[in-house]
Amino acid sequence: MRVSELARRSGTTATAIRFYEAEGILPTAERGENGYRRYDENDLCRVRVIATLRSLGLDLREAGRLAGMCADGRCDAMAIDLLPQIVARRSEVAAARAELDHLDAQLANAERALRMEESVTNCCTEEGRTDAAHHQADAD
Amino acid sequence: MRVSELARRSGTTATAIRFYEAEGILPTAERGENGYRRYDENDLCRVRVIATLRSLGLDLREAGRLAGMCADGRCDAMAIDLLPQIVARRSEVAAARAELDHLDAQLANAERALRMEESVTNCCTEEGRTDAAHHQADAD
DNA sequence: GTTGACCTTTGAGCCACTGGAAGGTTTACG
DNA sequence: CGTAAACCTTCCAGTGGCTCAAAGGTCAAC
Repeated sequence: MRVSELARRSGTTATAIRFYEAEGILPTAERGENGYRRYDENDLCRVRVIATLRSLGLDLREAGRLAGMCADGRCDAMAIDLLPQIVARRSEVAAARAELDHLDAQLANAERALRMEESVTNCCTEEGRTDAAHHQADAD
Repeated sequence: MRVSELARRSGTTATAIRFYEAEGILPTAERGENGYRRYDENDLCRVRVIATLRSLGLDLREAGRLAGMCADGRCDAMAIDLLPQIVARRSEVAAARAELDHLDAQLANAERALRMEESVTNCCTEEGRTDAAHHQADAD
C-alpha cells in the first residue's frame, strides 16, 4: 500500500508517517519503481503500535523503539520493558476515567442549565472543587 | 498571591502563566512595589477556567477568550458560546471513556500475561481490532 | 491530452510551552 | 548582620510533534 492508505488505516497522516521515517522512528521505506514508498501489513502493524503507545502518552522515540522491538518479533521483551509503565499507566487511566466522569457530569450540568436558560454564573465558584488536587494528579 | 502560588493552586506552572500574560491570554497583572506580579482569587478562578477549557481540548486563545467572558461576569454568554462545543465534547468524552475502557482491559491483560510469564506475541495481530475506526473517531 | 488525485522533497511555521542565563528581592537561620 | 536559599524579573533559544506550502513528478480516467 502507499503512504496515504497506511495513514488512513493506522489513523494518522501521510505527513506524520514521512516525518517518522525522516526522524528514524520508522525504518526507511521500500520504494516502488516510481519512487513512491511501499508498505505492507507489518508496517501497518508497526505504525498502529506507535499510535497506540503514543495515545498511552509515551513519547515518540520510546514508542518507536518499542514498536521496533515488537516488529523484530521481540514482543515479549517489549512487554517486559513496558511492565512498569503499564502498571503506572493503569492508575493514570483510572485517574483519567475519574476526570472524565467528573467532566461529563459538569458538561451534562452545563448543558442542562443552558437548555433551561438558567443562569450559569457559578462557573467561577469553588463549589465542587477540591482545589487543584486532581490537576496536581495530572502532573507526572 | 504571587505567580507560583497561583500556579500551584491552578495546577499549572509559573512560566506558563507568564507566557499567558505575554500572549495576551491573561490581562497584564498588577505589580507590587518590588515589581512582582500580584494575583487575587479572581485571577485564580480565571486561570482555572483556562485550565479546564484547555483540558477540554480548546485551544489556548479560545480558552482565554471564554475565561475572559466569564471573568467579565458574562458566564451565560460564555456558556452559550460553549454549548455546541459542550455537546460535541460530551460525545468525545464518551468515546474517550470507551477507549480508556478498552485500554485498561488491554493493560490488565498485558499485566496478567507478563506476571504469568506467558508470551505476549499477539501484540501485532488484528484480534480485537476494528481497523482504525476508533482512531478515526479521534480526528476532529 | 488534460484534469485531478496522488506522490516526491525541502524548508518554514505552529502551538504551547520549557529551560537557561543573568540579575534583583525576600525570607530564614546562625 | 551576613549569607544562603528560595523566590522573583526579563529575554531568548529550544523542544516535540507535527502541519503546511511550494515546486515538481506520476498515474488513472475521461
